[in-house]
Amino acid sequence: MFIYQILADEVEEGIRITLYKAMDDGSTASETVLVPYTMYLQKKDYEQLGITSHHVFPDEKTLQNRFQERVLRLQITSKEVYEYLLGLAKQTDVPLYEQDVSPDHRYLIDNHLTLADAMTPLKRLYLDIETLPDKEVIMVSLHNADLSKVIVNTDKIQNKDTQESGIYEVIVCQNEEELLRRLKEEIMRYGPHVIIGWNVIDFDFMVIKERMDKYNIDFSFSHHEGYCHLRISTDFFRDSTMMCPGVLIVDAIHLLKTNFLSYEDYKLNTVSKAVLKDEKIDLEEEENKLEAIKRMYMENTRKLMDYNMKDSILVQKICDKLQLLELMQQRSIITNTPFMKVKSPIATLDIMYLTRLHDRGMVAPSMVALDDNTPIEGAFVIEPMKGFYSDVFVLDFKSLYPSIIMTFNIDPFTISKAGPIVAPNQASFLRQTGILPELIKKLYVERDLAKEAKDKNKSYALKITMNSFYGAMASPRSRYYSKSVGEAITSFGREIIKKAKQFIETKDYDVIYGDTDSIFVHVNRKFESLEEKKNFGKALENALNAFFKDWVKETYGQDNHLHIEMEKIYERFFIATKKRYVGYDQLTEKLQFVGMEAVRGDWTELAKNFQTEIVKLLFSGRSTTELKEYIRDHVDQLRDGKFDDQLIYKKKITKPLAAYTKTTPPHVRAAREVPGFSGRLVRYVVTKDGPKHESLMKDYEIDYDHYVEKQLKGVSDDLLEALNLNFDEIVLNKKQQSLDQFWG
DNA sequence: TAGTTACGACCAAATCG
DNA sequence: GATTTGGTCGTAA
Repeated sequence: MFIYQILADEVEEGIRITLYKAMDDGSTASETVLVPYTMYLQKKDYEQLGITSHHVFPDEKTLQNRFQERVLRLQITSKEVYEYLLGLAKQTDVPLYEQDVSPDHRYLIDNHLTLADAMTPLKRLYLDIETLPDKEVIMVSLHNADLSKVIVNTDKIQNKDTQESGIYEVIVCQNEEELLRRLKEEIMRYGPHVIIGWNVIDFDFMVIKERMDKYNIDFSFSHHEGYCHLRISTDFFRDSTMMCPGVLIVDAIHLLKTNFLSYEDYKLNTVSKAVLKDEKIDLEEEENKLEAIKRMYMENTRKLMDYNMKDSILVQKICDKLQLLELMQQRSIITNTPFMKVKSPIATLDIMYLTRLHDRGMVAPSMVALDDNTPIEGAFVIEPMKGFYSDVFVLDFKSLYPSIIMTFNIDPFTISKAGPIVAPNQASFLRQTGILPELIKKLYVERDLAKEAKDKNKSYALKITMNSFYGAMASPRSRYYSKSVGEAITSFGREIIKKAKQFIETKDYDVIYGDTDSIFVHVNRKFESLEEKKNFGKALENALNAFFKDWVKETYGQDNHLHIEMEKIYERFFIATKKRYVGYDQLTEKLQFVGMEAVRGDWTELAKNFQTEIVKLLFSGRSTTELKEYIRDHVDQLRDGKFDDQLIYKKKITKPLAAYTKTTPPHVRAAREVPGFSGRLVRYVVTKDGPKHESLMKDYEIDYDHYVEKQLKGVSDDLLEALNLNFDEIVLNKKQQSLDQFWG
């Protein structure tokens, strides 16, 4: 059993809570209970207010705030009385506790409700629609392990080649209204727990709602009581959401992003190629996709149906391959947070923390808006010793911040004026294990078990969860935000990385770089084999771990949870600046670019390819002559128009076009010249008339000088400089040579 | 109905001399 | 005209 949705509905007598459960036999069960409104306040305040109402029931349970003052829970069976008391508390400045906790979370916490007793599979349905340019719905595919159906509206087509394909069932409708009714019927008959699609809320359901409204069809997809709400975000920053009783509506794109899976872009085609490597995909990039669909619909309906079904199948395959639903479910179970809220670290931390706080007989304060907006000082980045190296060992602290929290018992309730554990920022903490350290320890144990059981998904879910705690605590929107607690964590982080650097330096090796939780150690010594390097790295790792264990024990009297591991052996390595380096890692046998242009989406393919090639040449020990030739040749080819398909800049606009008032960056300029520009990504080229959007570039001449100077030179300068070479000289030299030839 | 800070690169706008 | 400042984006961790 897995509770995948909790809805709360405020009524006069209390709050109606409905739990939607996915059962082991694939069915759905829902359960509705009426619970009273709740309010937490100090006993003395309750007595002073002299509340007398037959709708108010003080709880017997003994609770206290962090100052050991007695706190009561009131259960209130009338909305009117509840609202009156809220007003009264505000008027009289009586502090309420946890007042901002939403009713569904309140119910979870107060009733010790566990969301799951197993990883019960969610019944899913993949959906994709096709429309005409005027948004008329012409086709819908529904797909999952049990069924495959295409519903088609044959209203406008002569060619009615829609017979069964064997792969999917075809449902023929005479018009759009019939199609929409049939769609609803099919969804409700199947009764999925979750409907998934690509951009499914902002596109598919938005169109479906629009069209259903037109025909007065009730926009609802479940047998459960209540309405479906579709909130399309007009706000540039926020995502749209859709809420439906008993059915989760999930956008696969959000699933990817929420689980930190990132791709070049989020077109279905791009992600399919990246995830399903061997999958053949033939979705042509059309100038005008909507017109192309219309043509295909008119001329070859079957082909469009195949295409329509394929999209649903691709989304299914991506979700299956990456186990996205299972990952979310794991995260939901681990954090005991309703599925759709798992993506919010603040929400998950709050639920986990409050549950344990109440177990300890305590309550937390309500959220307050803070006036202090100065940011928490973050991590330390070691100034790099720029240049080329051989044999660089990278050692990383594993889950540094969670391990700091455990080691130094950092917690919003263990911080204390004169605690024995003093952080570098002077915040001090008690030794009695705090809730957060305890929670992380428990998750660590679970993660070890998951690893042992080879449950990668669960292990990853636990990692995401643990790593989210610091972010959640360091946000002023979190109940647990405290600048000194946050800075206790980061100041320990800075201290630890500096200590690690010092330790390595006492062994006479160079720490050439480091960022937050890593150190890059250069060892100027000859190694006979990779084996020898591994042993060496391992020895460094052991020495560091032993050092930190002692340091923690001696300086803080605590058990150590810090742990460093050798992560990489770069046979060849180049560091350009902080956060920008490239190395050939012998452990993965891969060339890894970090932060450099080659891995940035806002550089042209031209520049990225060029940088990659230059690094390969340099790392493979080619001669300077060969390198210079390559560069000159590349410049020539560029000017000859050989790379005209690699000149597109891609940059996102992050706010409405009209909001760029202080400056006009090139991508904004290019986008403004496109009538009715929509979307966020601007694709443009630099022409002799300045930046021009891809769609308008035909009429302009490419500015090759710009590309030589800004892209080719731009991405190779750091590398060449380290070799005492100079891009301009190399390229000019060429001119010199050709002049020599001319005169020769 | 909102996880954090650190950092570098580009380019337009502002400022300096 | 040269140099500095600051807006903007994408990235590392």
